[in-house]
Amino acid sequence: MIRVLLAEDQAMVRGALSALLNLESDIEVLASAADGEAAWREVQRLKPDVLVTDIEMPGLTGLELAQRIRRHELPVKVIIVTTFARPGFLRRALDAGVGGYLLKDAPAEGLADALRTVHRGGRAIDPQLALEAWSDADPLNDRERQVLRLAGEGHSASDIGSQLNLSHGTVRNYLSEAIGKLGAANRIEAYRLARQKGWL
Amino acid sequence: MIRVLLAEDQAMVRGALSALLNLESDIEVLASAADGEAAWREVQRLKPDVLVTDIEMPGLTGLELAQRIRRHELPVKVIIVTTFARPGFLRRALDAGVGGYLLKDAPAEGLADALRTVHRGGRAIDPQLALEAWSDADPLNDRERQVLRLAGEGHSASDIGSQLNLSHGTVRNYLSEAIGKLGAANRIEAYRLARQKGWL
DNA sequence: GTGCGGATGTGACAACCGTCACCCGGGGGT
DNA sequence: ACCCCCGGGTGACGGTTGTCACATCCGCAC
Repeated sequence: MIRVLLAEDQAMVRGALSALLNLESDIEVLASAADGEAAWREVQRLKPDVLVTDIEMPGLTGLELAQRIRRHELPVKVIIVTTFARPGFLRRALDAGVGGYLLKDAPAEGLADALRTVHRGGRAIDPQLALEAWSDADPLNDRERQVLRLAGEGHSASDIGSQLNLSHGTVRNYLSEAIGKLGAANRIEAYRLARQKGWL
Repeated sequence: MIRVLLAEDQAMVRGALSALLNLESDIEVLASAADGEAAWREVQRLKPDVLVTDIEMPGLTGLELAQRIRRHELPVKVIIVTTFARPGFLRRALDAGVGGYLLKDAPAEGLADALRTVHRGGRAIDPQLALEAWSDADPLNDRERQVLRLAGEGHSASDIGSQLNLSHGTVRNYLSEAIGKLGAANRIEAYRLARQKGWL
């Protein structure tokens, strides 16, 4: 019997996934959590064999959750199930030692199989995504990322400067760098590109 | 027995919802479709009692699907199940005569109940969303919407002008209007605001 | 200490953006 | 015929953005 904890913020999807997994005779969904912090508490309390988690959740993301489990050396395998086919996310997930990374686009039947594979100590990584993951790396450094994120939210250069204790000129330099590295025409396009790759 | 067709682009969620609904003894999921066009074909072929559909799907959106069903006067009730708590979406859905509008944030148990309610001819609208829906209306006109959408994708004023056969000056006038109406500081913020309200 | 590299600033320039006042032409009302 | 509104355009203004060359400072290797 594989003991599973489910973390997913959208209640309807959470309930549906739980129903799906409970159809399997060798899988038991112990509990489910609606956000990262709750999931962390349940992980410690229930010590499940496998945690199935979304990435985007309020509070603590699935990636941070995986990192935390690794840091505490808990014997809990992690499977990420997410909408986002962003190479950067997969990379970070692998760095955090997750056992599986599946897309919500993938067929539902695969989830139970992936769960069994990971429980046995194997890995279940979405194949087409695995290819892209090592193709192009994030060219941005920390400053460029911060600045680009704020710019994408509609802040002006001076605005960003005061938030980060930088001069507005420096902010524009970083933005210019980022735009150049991404081959974009302006900050808006750069933001969209970076976001789509999972780099922000 | 309520005969249901399910339309949802994310395979895993589709499978999970299907499993969830099939647990109910009075509900039968006839088939499921991965995009709007496929859903439309299945609606015609199977004549389900109720169509449960997402909004954001490749090809044809759930809203367009609902409109099409209404236009053809098919005896198929529609329930929208979506991530997006955007008042504008609910408004359009109601205009298209849908029977239900639920958020994926809502508890999964509610789905079957909503299905029964709608099948009986009732309505199942997410309550807190229903309030917001009539609160503030979209202040943008068509031109402003088009222009703002393109601007949000990173196009410059002249760029947009040539796409819409307008002068770049006029484009800037429209953008200025839109920014003003939305109380934003620049096009980026205006885009984000409009998008978040479901107005674009 | 010298030298190098990274992080941050500065100043200048051209292009672009946001705003405003105003112009034009074509429908509708009346 | 008259007026007025509406979609679209113009031109000018000041501010912002994107780019680049150059300056400064600090830490670290040698």
